Amino acid sequence: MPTIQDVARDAGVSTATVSRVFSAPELVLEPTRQKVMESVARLGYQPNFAAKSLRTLRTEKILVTVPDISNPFFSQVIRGVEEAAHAAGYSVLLGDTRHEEEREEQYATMLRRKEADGLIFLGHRLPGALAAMVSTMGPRTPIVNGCEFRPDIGVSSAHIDNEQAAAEVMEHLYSLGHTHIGVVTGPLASPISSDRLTGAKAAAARHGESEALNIVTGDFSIESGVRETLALLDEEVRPTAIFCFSDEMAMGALEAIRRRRLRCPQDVSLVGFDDIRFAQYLDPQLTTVSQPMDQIGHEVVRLLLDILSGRASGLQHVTLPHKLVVRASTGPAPI
Amino acid sequence: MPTIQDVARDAGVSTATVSRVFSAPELVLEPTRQKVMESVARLGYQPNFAAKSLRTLRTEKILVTVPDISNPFFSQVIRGVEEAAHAAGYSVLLGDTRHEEEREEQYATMLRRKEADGLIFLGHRLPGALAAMVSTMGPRTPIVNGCEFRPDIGVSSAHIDNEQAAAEVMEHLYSLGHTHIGVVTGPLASPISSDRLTGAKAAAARHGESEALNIVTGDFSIESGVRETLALLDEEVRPTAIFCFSDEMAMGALEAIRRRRLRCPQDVSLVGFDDIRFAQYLDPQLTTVSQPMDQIGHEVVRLLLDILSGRASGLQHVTLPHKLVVRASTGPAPI
DNA sequence: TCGCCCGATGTAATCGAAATCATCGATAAC
DNA sequence: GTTATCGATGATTTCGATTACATCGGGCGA
Repeated sequence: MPTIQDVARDAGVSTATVSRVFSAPELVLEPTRQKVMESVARLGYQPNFAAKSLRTLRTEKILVTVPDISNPFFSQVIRGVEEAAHAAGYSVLLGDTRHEEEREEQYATMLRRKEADGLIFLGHRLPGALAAMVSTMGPRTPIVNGCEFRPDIGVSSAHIDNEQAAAEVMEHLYSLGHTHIGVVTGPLASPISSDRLTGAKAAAARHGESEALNIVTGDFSIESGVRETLALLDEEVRPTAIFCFSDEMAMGALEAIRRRRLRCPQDVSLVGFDDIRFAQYLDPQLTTVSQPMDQIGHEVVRLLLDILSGRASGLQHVTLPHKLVVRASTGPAPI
Repeated sequence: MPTIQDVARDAGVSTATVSRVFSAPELVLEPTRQKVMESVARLGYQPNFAAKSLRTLRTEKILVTVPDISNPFFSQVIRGVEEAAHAAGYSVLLGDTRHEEEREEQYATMLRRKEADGLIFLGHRLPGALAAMVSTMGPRTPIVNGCEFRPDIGVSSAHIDNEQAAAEVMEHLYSLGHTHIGVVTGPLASPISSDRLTGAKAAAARHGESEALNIVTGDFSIESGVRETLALLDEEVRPTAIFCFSDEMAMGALEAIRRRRLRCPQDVSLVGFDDIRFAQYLDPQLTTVSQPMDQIGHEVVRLLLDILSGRASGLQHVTLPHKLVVRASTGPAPI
């Protein structure tokens, strides 16, 4: 692999000139530029990335950690992140943390080693290895949180209003005449679940149905959707509607409903969350809350780039619009 | 951020010793090591990655390009890749090429710039920017192809026997008495589709049903599954079974079948391909070909690491086991 | 005409860690 | 007792590009 020295020698110029041809072509005379470009082409020169990075202290890489890449919701967000990053000349370092704190920490140290210019984390924990960084650098720490919103950890974020969205779901169900509603949450350690639960409870309270709210806890997996929904359906007073905090769990819920030989929505209405691509192809088509995954991806990248370029002034918590998409899985409560 | 110099000064040793503490601790006396580690902890030192990389010419990164990260099949393979890479101390640089050749080329140059030690590409094209690399370095080129198999491009690969798998699907359908079978392929430019088509045609020929095979071309998307299946169902002689080359297209096919007020499998049997996590939660549960996505991911990483470590001797084309999973979406042909 | 400035290019320091080579004291071999 | 050897550590070069600073010739204003 030829170096900048080889090119300089071949073109009969200094390395500085070669470097300028790439980073500031307007400073170099056209004939000189031509000569250099010819040598570059002839030798097949490509600037060595590590050398450049060492000198500039920049990597043009964004580290993105995600609890589970095989989750369609996250992979869609990642797609948006990749798209926005690529458009800005950055590439994406992917870390699948499998919900494990240890892996989150491991990836966090990559930031400290300057293997990436910034971190976007889609989980709900700020790795301990970075807490110090945040407290010394403040809002200029190149870390952004996506999907989740925690006002206390001191990093900017982009997310929807989970509390409001969950409330809307409940309102929808109440408007259909449902009173006994089952809720399958995700792990309550994450705001994404606890906020939604707060919203759901608030709506129930408004309707005086707090007692009729049956809350069980899943883990966002299809299997937990099956399991927890079966539990709900086997209660003494069977809920007439079930609200799952993810579409995957709702898929599991559909399976559970079938297993109990019930019909959706005639016997049990069902609502998911996320509006993953598959939601509208389920049978029945799933009523769910649409999250702007692509946009969340774009937004977290924008937030991060603002910080990296010094444009950012303070913390920003961007709330993106969600939308309740009513499809065929919800209907009037049975009499 | 403290450098190795700072640590050396703080610990009262040379930078060489500090470096050795990390890369060859057995060469350094225990008390010295202790002293250094204390300074490291006190200063919060982390070796700068770019500097290390420049000196060693290694990045400990694997670049993975994928046609579409939001496709559950690919995201599952990526998960396997990430897992294996992480276990071997490598991290994953993700490139979503969106099936676009230009993006594939862009990511390819990252390899030439030494932004990654190796490339795993899950598409079917070897980027032109790397062809020269392959022809000069031969089987020691750090590039591996996953999911697809092209004997001509000169890189190792891991994949299933697509031809055989497709033949098995057809045999299954013929054994159920189906004769008129519709096939929804993917883009035929990729071996993943053409090989399957070859297998399907061969099986049809064996059964003397070549004429009764109705082949349409999709693009692996749900929407194309809907569209192409509608076309098949509207043919004069309606096929009694449909074989889609991906589970996503099969999801679309289910939708198409519902739209035409037909029942699956009573009126039309349906087979998908991949066995993504959702296949068994569709209604009816989908008969499909199970691909070992995790294993493919692990295997391509292994192949790449073998090359990077010099262990690899020649090209390897690893065929991993697939399995026809018969579920509820296939049944006897209607009379 | 003299000196200043500017545009184009070259020289050389620099980024931070790894690795080669040098050093030094102590031990072992002869 | 002298020297080869070895283990632990230090001094210095090196990786390849960027960039601050130096240089040099020519144009232009006073």
